[in-house]
Amino acid sequence: MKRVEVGEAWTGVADCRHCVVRNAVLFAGLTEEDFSHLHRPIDQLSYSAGARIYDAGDPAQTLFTIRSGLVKLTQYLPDGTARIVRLLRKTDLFGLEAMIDEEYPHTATALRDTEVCRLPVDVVRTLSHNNSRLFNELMARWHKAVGTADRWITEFSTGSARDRVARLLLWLSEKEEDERCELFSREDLGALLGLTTETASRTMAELKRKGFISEPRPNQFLCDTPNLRRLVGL
Amino acid sequence: MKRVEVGEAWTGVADCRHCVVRNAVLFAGLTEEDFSHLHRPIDQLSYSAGARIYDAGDPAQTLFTIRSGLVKLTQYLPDGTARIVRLLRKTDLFGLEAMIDEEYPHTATALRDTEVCRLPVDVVRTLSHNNSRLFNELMARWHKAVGTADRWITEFSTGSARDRVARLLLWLSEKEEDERCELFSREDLGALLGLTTETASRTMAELKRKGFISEPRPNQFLCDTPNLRRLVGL
DNA sequence: CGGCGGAATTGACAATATTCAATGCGCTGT
DNA sequence: ACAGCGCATTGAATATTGTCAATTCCGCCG
Repeated sequence: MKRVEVGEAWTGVADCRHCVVRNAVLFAGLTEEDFSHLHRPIDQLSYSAGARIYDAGDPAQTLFTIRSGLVKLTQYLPDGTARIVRLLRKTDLFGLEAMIDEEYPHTATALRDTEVCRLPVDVVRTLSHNNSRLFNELMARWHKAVGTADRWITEFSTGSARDRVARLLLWLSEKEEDERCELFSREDLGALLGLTTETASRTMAELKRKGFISEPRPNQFLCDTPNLRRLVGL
Repeated sequence: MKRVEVGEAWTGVADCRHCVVRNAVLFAGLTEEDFSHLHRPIDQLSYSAGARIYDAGDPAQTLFTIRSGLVKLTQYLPDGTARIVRLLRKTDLFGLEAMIDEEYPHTATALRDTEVCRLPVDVVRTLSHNNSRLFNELMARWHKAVGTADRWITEFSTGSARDRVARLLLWLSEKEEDERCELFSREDLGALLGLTTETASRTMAELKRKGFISEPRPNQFLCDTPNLRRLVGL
């Protein structure tokens, strides 16, 4: 059996009050009193790398907050082409569409081992009606989603393969303290940038050859950010 | 003087209660009473084709509802490349970012003569706190913005030039009753699809030659939607 | 009516990306 | 240790797109 154990596991009931990422997540603004109105518990789940969290078209009943890990949202074209439209990490919220739609528009997949909190949509809806901080927080999350999607269009879907890869590397290292960034498969890299796997691979190889990036350990890259920046025109 | 008069003009105070597009716009759910709390009047403005409505970086103090016309939102890369990230028309809301940010992230430009209502952000904010229908409507608008941006990524930024143009034509005719669709400059077409002006032009010519579209009058196209659909794989 | 200016189109060539096939590399299970 | 598998890499040929420079088309103005 060469198949890695891939899947979903319930890992407990979240204790939001003492959550380690509490002040960075959706429920940051909630008071003791708000929590007391939560009859339904918030579940914590964990997904192993590669596991699907939900599929496009699944009934949308929960929002997810990421406690740790990395998640991709993929959208499919009628002809079967897949495009990764978002990448989410610690403290990010996804599945917001559940607030409005009956179905998820994307497929959500864990790219690494990932822990999430599952927030039932009716809980969020109810709370947001009485709590203006949560309301504002929600709005801010929508805003962030739009802003990220727009960057995806301008930065990751425009210009040459080299430009796109460079911008992605900069974006990834922007979110890390050092200039390290951990990458994923070349296939995902391609699906994210609208390129073929081969072009993604070749472009990475080229950047490595030219010294823009180095790979101290497999799939972990060190970026020469100043030069990368210059490469994409500041 | 060969320069066409291009610009902005104040055309009156909106009478939201009797607005012709009332039931389709942001304020659809407001009651008589809500309106009575509007001390500040809602202005109506009109922009001639080509006029800029706001620039990226401008202080964001109002949201806009389109009464008629067509507006593009453009985002710029540091190297100067421009990419059109959204196309908005009657009843669409834009400038939503004003709810959160200090500055507009895009440049908004009228592609045709366009009439808008200008909604001061503090009015919307205040109203939305007491009015849950407006609150829901706002959320729905964010949702729509995200959904559209995602389509932009998967449909207009993925695949060959021919596929992208075909998908755009289908998208445009989807919103018209018949299969007619009015197009804009080839330069804008390129900026929208992430292609050069020349490729945009050539691709249009090719589709015309092959009978997927015809051009009864300049820049007005009739689409053979069934065949276009087949072209992009349903 | 003729000329001017901006946009669209077209051509020729160069640059880039895709395709398909082959090979290499590392991990896992036996 | 080694076979087998999945993924990354590379090569070679092809297709697509970008670039740059004409040229044409069309509306507008004198």
